[in-house]
Amino acid sequence: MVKSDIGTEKVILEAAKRVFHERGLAGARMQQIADEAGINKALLHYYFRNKEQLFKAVFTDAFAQVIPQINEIFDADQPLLDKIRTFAVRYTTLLMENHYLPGFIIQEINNNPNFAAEYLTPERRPNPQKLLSQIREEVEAGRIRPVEPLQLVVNLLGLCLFPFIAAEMIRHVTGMSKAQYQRFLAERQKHIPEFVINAITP
Amino acid sequence: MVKSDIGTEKVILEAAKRVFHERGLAGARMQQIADEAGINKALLHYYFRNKEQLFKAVFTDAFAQVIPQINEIFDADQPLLDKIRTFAVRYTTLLMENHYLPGFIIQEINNNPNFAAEYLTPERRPNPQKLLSQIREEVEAGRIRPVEPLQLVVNLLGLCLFPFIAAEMIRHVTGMSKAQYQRFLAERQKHIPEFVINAITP
DNA sequence: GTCTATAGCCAGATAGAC
DNA sequence: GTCTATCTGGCTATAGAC
Repeated sequence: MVKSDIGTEKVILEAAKRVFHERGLAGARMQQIADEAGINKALLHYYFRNKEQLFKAVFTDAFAQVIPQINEIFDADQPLLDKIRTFAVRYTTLLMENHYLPGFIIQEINNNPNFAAEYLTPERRPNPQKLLSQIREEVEAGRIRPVEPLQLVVNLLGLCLFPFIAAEMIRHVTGMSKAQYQRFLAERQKHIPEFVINAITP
Repeated sequence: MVKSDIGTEKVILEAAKRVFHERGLAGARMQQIADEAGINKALLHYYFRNKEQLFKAVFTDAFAQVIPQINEIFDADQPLLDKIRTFAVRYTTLLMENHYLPGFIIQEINNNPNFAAEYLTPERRPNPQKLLSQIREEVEAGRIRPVEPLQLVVNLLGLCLFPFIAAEMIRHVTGMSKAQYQRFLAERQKHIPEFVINAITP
């Protein structure tokens, strides 16, 4: 440990995140990661043995950014309708700051389905159990319309995530600029809860 | 044209679709496509010059499967609420028969944003104009709740597409089998229109 | 810890026989 | 039209100097 740089590892990881998020595992090039990090390829291997390990670090990080936050809201001690509002606002905000994450995660799991089991360990995985039973209770009490709880949760997730996953597509079809699209996404923070709550309120 | 096989080209294209849909452009291997087609690599190049051309054929085909169908419903002469029902049913059915398509298209556009402009030519692109103005009219007439038309269209698309794009993820988290997931998707054909119509009906 | 140079492999593409 | 054999380039990974 002559120069013992904690900095270099961090710089590499950040560069790797950018490249992997943009191009995926198969499309990423170690050379590009080195270039973005301002170092040379050999150092990548010095810090992270090989491409697979480097990817592993990036992919694990991706889940760490997202899953605890989701579960925190899922498990919060909050009435259902408030929780829906909180979820839309906080999750959208999180994604606006990490807009590549949803597409990246979904792409890698689709290309390599066993990644789901490898990375979504029992401790670290989205756990909607509490939210699901909360929905069930509200339905049974007649406070919201009868609805299959899982369908509702998938709806909420889809409404939040889809505009990030399909961003380039939607932007192209509508002709929105990046700035306009940002505004569109921000407006969804109010729109989504209103939409969902209208849908389930008797 | 000694044996003039229209069959071989078709066989190659079908094999290429399977492999590209599953692994994406960067992850696909010409060798695997040849294997799946039951022929050898050289023949791939005989029919489709190179990997890029073969991909182009597959990607173009992907849009051709989906876009005309969407536009047909978007442009149909049908009251808004009926159109929403039709869309959820027909689009979900279409995707159940081509469940790799949404993830494939979105992945390639995200990895290579200029593909959007290259493949979504003015003639062949989703065109929600008529649906958007239909929504605007219903809002202005007070027959549905005030809602930003584009938000509603994105909601409808997201509700239909998300469970296909994130299928592996959702299946893993919920522990559903493929058969169970099929049933879940089928149920959404009734669930989605009910959900959306409840959300916008005063 | 960081670099240059290079080994080794793999995948896309071509040559040429049948 | 289809095959086998081979070339070529690019990319991951390592050796070794500083």
